[in-house]
Amino acid sequence: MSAVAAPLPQTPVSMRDAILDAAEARFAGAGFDGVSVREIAADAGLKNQASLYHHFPGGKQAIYAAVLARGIDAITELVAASERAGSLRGDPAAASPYLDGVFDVLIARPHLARLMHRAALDDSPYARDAMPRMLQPLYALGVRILQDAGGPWQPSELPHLAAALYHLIFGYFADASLLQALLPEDPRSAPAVARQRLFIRKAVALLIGAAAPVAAPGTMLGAGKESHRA
Amino acid sequence: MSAVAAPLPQTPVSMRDAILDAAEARFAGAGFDGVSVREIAADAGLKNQASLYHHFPGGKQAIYAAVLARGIDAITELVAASERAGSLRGDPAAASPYLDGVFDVLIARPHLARLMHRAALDDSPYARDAMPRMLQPLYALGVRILQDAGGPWQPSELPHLAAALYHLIFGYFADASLLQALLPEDPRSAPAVARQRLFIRKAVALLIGAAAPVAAPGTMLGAGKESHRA
DNA sequence: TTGACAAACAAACGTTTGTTTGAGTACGAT
DNA sequence: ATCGTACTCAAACAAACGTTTGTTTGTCAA
Repeated sequence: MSAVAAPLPQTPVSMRDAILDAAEARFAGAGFDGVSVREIAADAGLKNQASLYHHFPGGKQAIYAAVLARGIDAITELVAASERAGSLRGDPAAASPYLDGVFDVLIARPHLARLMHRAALDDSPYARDAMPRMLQPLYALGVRILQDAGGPWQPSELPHLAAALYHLIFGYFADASLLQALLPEDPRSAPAVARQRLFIRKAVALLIGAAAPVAAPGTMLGAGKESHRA
Repeated sequence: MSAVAAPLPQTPVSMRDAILDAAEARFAGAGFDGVSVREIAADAGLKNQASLYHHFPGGKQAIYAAVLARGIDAITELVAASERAGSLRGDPAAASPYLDGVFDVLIARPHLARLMHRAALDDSPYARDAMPRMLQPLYALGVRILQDAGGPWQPSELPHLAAALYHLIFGYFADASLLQALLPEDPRSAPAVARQRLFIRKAVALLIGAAAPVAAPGTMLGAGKESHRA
């Protein structure tokens, strides 16, 4: 689909990437304090944790910072690319490029949503000042896009709307392993993800004020997999 | 407002409650692995961490379990009380009692949202099987309420809607300390909370189909329930 | 006073943590 | 061959971790 959302290479090209991949999975699953550098080293294929300090002299915190920056940049550049393509310019019904792009990247990199959700909850001295700095461009971008969309919201409500959309889209993937135990179906399975994609489209259309999404012929809402009948 | 949402007593009546209060604040702020039993003991007024094991022989994990159960039960009983009062019975526009009740309890206990958000992300062997067990009643309750409300959603979409509403309502308070650095205003201040309360009311009204403020009269989305395949 | 019990204390347990040191290996350039 | 660089490794470090042990204090009943 979208060539922008490039998944991680199955085989990391460098040891630095292998370390970042291993750290991303571990940090997303257990958080900064729940991961030991020995685990990261072992997952990356190193037999000794001391080798990590050659690639990241800053130690564990530097690895964490690099993982976070890489993940947030991926999302930010994706949204920025959709905006440069001219999506959602005064037309609230055309939010699909943004949603599909984010969806694709969250599916391709299954640890990203949980990693960012965790980092948002963190209040360590480092995350407290690094997270806002890394998220500022993405946040400003989102508010500007919602501003141009022209929904039924006042300017003072746009920050609330931006935060709500973030929680709406990322929350499903971040809490997938918990939802798996609550729902009758694995939320990461193909049909569940497809259903969530349609759900988000409808929910976002309702929220940002797409007056009649199904009125326009060929739009995404009416023609889903739900029309499948035996 | 709602007398149901009773805040924690300012002065804990027992040492056990003092430990739980201290642990709730610490666990919400730094997570299970980011908190030491020495910190909890000190915050609870104990000069020695060994005293914790007298009140909680199960150690750190038992304290964590008790904190989680207390928090989840508070939310569950609140929603159950609203349901017994007969709110939202076939009338999607009457969701305010639920929203205001949850809002009041999340304001009165500022660590609850972050604590639950963190626990949802956890995948330790304990949380992996305890969280679903503790959340099952609340989840079933939420889905049943949404079912009775009769919104524009199909039954297969109700789990997605329930999860979305949870993320929508709890996410704002859970990420408050991050939003504080991104927004021009403290999200926990009185005007910001009031604005968020109105925002959530409007958003929920849009999502569960309360009179469809901008939608054309004809139930564009809700038409596809049974009569769709006529 | 005596016995009993809950509660808080000090000290130490063994383990794991992040990090550092120094020696060793592979390899292209000189 | 020899140097220099990039990289990995084993071993060890101090600090912090959760937990246990043994003792002391306070309190109520007999």
